[in-house]
Amino acid sequence: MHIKRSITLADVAAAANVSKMTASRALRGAADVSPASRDAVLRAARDLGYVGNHVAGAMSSQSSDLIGVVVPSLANIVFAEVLSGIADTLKGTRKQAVFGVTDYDTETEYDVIRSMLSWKPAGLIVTGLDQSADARALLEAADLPVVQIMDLDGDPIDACVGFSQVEAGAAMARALLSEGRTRIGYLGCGLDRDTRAAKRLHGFRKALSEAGVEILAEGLKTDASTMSAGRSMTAELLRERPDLDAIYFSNDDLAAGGLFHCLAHGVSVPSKLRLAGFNGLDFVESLPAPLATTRTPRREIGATAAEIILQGSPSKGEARRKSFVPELLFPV
Amino acid sequence: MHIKRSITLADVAAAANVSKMTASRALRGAADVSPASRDAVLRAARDLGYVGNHVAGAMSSQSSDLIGVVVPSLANIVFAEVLSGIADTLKGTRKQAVFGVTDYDTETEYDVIRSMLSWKPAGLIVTGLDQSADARALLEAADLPVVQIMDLDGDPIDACVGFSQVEAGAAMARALLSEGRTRIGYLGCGLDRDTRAAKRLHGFRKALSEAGVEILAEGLKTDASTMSAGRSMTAELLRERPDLDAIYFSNDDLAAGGLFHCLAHGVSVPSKLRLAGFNGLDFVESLPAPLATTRTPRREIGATAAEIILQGSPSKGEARRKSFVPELLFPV
DNA sequence: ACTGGTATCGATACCGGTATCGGTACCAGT
DNA sequence: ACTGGTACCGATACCGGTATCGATACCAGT
Repeated sequence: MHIKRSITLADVAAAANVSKMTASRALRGAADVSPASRDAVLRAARDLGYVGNHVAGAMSSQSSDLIGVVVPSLANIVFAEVLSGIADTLKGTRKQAVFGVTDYDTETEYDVIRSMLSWKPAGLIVTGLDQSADARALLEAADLPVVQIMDLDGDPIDACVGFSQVEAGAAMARALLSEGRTRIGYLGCGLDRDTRAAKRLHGFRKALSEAGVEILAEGLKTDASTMSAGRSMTAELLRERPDLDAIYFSNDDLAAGGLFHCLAHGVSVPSKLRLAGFNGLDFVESLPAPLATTRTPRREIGATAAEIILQGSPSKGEARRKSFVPELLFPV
Repeated sequence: MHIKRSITLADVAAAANVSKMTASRALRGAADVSPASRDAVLRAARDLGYVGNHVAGAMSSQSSDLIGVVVPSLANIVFAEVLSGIADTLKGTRKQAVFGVTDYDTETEYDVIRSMLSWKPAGLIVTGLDQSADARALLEAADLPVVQIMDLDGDPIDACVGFSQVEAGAAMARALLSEGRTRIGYLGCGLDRDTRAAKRLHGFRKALSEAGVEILAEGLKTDASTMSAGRSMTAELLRERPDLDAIYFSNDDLAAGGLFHCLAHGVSVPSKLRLAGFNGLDFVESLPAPLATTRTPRREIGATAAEIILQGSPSKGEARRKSFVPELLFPV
């Protein structure tokens, strides 16, 4: 028994009685092919079950149609939606997304970026502006479009699509203040690694202190941000400071957990205690009591980043910065 | 100004005073390299900032270390967690995941699979057992490990990791019956495209009818499965049949929406009305009232599928079928 | 007939790695 | 000295496409 050799372009060309070159052009829909040849090639390809070989194509043309996407986590719906937005934009184009997960770890991020670069992708989408110096150098040296997403507070490498995390935190602080809340707590998870959550807290704290208000109590954990974590952290915080009239959480999952604690213990939300999360996940509006939050345009950010990559060659130097303003949701 | 040419293996080899071949071996950690040469190569690579070129490598070795993953959606956390499990297993290996989203559309699925195959991946992970005949033919012809995940009810192409959706539905039916529920409703979204949800309903209905019970009322939508959809569908169903004592939803998101409706309208859960979802998402246990559900081992399935791919060459013929039994969560 | 232009096509030379296989150097055993 | 084995290394031939550029055919205009 002989080894099954897969069908190559040469086979298709032979079957269609044209050269490899003409077959290649026909299959890519390029110009300079007569209708007759094109039909012959397409028919031959179909008959033979030719699937093509992107590897060889990328090799030869010195450019692949892969787009690398680097996200910190997929345990949370937020980045899944970013990917989803990217996939939407890429659908119908020849481009294909490759993803890597960093687990919020800078070294892993470096490795992932390096590995992606060695696929010579058409572009790279990475989360945040705070890569390690090494990773940054890698991206700057690589001659391809790089889009950093989800953040604006910093110095982008190339293009940048996101919103100001600092300002988002500040906006929530101002909303709480203007509602008359002054005994404010904070609960967050993983701020040591999630620099964007840390930036929100920074903005939040700053805006409070401009009004002469301080955070009365806070709880920080390094665990994953889950509803159950939020529930237990809230229980603990309220035991310590039952007089709080608002809690800001590092995201909606924690906040929803907090809400469930309150529902189960008769703490009325929002009249006695205002809970505020972050992200504006879909489920928030279905919760039995209102949660304040900031709706982040995740899908749009993903889609926009992908569009920038599709535009192709980095018109380097020209600032390419798409700034979104997240919507504050503050239901009464 | 000259075009910036990127550093190639030849450059590294020259700098280290060895042949390309030795440099290649050293960088891949292969055998047959003296420590002296290895060091020289590694140093040269570091000094020059060599990043490697997977495209050329894959081309030459006729096999890439990409793993294609085809999922129906990323709008839901379920498949994001599958990806997350895959990424976990792949971490530390050379393999890299590429994903494609089908939007539950069979034709899109075909295109995505085709596009993935042309990257000559080391393996493919696809969701479900119900691909189109064309897609199936493509996968059978391709000589690589294929793992179908999330389902067991059908005829796998190669390997298969999942659980029986039919049985999962039946198990929930039996649990409801043994609790004495007989006035049962069903609410689902997208069953026309999501064949696994349809299989659950099938098993559910079958187990009920074996006990002489029929579904009294049902609501089907083609929308996305969201909490808000679940909330409104539940409202509608209960308006029509206020006497129901249980509702089975096609997933947890819908069920949670249903729960929120009940909380807001004073329907006591679970004493008057039992709500049952599917997936066992993390947030379920934090909800203010108990939701029955079936915990699916999503992360484990992803991880196991990736392991099968890592094992490499398909020992074709030998049935490779990993069967999980999802855990029924039926809190009182 | 000659020139110039357009449409179509193919030969060739790569792209940047790796598989393969044969070579060299060196050592131990007889 | 000779043989056999091991460790290390490199020349060569690809892998399967595409960029490039020149060739050919054919037609219109002069």
